[in-house]
Amino acid sequence: MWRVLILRRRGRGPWWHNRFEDFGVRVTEPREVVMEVLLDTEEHLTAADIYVRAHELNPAIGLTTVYRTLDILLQMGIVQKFDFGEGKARYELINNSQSKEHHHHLVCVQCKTIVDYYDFVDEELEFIRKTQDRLSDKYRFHIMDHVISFYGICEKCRMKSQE
Amino acid sequence: MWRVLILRRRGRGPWWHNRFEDFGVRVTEPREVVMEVLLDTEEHLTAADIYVRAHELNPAIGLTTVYRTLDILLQMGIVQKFDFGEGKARYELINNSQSKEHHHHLVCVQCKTIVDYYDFVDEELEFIRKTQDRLSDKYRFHIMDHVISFYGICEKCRMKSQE
DNA sequence: CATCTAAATGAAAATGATTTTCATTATCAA
DNA sequence: TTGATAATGAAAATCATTTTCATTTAGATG
Ligand SMILES: [Mn+2]
Ligand SMILES: [Mn+2]
Ligand SMILES: [Zn+2]
Ligand SMILES: [Zn+2]
Repeated sequence: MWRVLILRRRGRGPWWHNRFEDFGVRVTEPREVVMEVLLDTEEHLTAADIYVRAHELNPAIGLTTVYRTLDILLQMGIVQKFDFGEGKARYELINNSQSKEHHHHLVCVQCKTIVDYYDFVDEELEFIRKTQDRLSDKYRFHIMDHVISFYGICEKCRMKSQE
Repeated sequence: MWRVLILRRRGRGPWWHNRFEDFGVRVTEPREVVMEVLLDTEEHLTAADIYVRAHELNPAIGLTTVYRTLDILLQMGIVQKFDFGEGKARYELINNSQSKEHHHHLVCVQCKTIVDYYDFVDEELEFIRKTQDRLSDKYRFHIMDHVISFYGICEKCRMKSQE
């Protein structure tokens, strides 16, 4: 009898079901849909973007629930929230089992295109580690995260503006 | 007669008066006050913060004008706008004649304290230069700026939470 | 399966930052 | 001094996000 239960609760379903359970929240339809949207994209979506796509999959979903779900995912460390200075936040999955590891961004200030880059060179990793140590020590901060973004103009926009 | 005028327009007055003139906007009382507030602080103020302080110096000033002035200063490259994920922007002067050169930030996620750090080590400058070159080349971006921020918990907050 | 309780939901209202509108005022070249 | 134009402030509008609250759902229990 309890064997069936255990199978259901631990074995079956996508990896993140367990994360929800461990975090003490339920796996519900709206939450599944939000995860589905996030898993299905490479983009950096706003809450409204996610709402629109979730809505297509299940029109019952409300924007409020999207916000609430994103907040939970954030607390669980499943998504990362970014602020590129547009007045609204953008979200993307953090390393789920495959793909999407920690990375940095390249932002076009004109068309707002956002490029992920993962291909750190040794020097970059070294830089981050050293700087972090140095700052932790000097300013007595317990550093947990960092954001590195480069801002510029993408090729497409450069072409357009000089035509 | 015209000598007096020329003295007034180029010689006298703070450095940024010329910047305004070159940019084709007037130097007005509200704008002077906003600059005064910015010059007088080491903090990273929100528009509302600036409004409150400006208001003390001259109660006639409106919040709208603070926003408008900040926008002009931004376009002129006199202030830098930051988004630390609080849902509101913060502003600070960029290298005016003295002090405040390009720097990076250390943010306490708990109490929102923001520490500037300028003391880059050679490796850090080297890192930025190299990374920028590499990314410009690979992704064909014309990179103009970057933001590097570390997030963590400051000592004060660490003490508090473990008491 | 039926029942119960806490968790989750969606709609609508509230909030808060920023922007827009518009009628009035200040600036400055002529 | 005057006239054209830029700048201003108050109020309204906008837009992202949060809160409130009445209703629905999940899932444990019997
Ligand atoms: Mn990304
Ligand atoms: Mn700073
Ligand atoms: Zn672009
Ligand atoms: Zn702190």
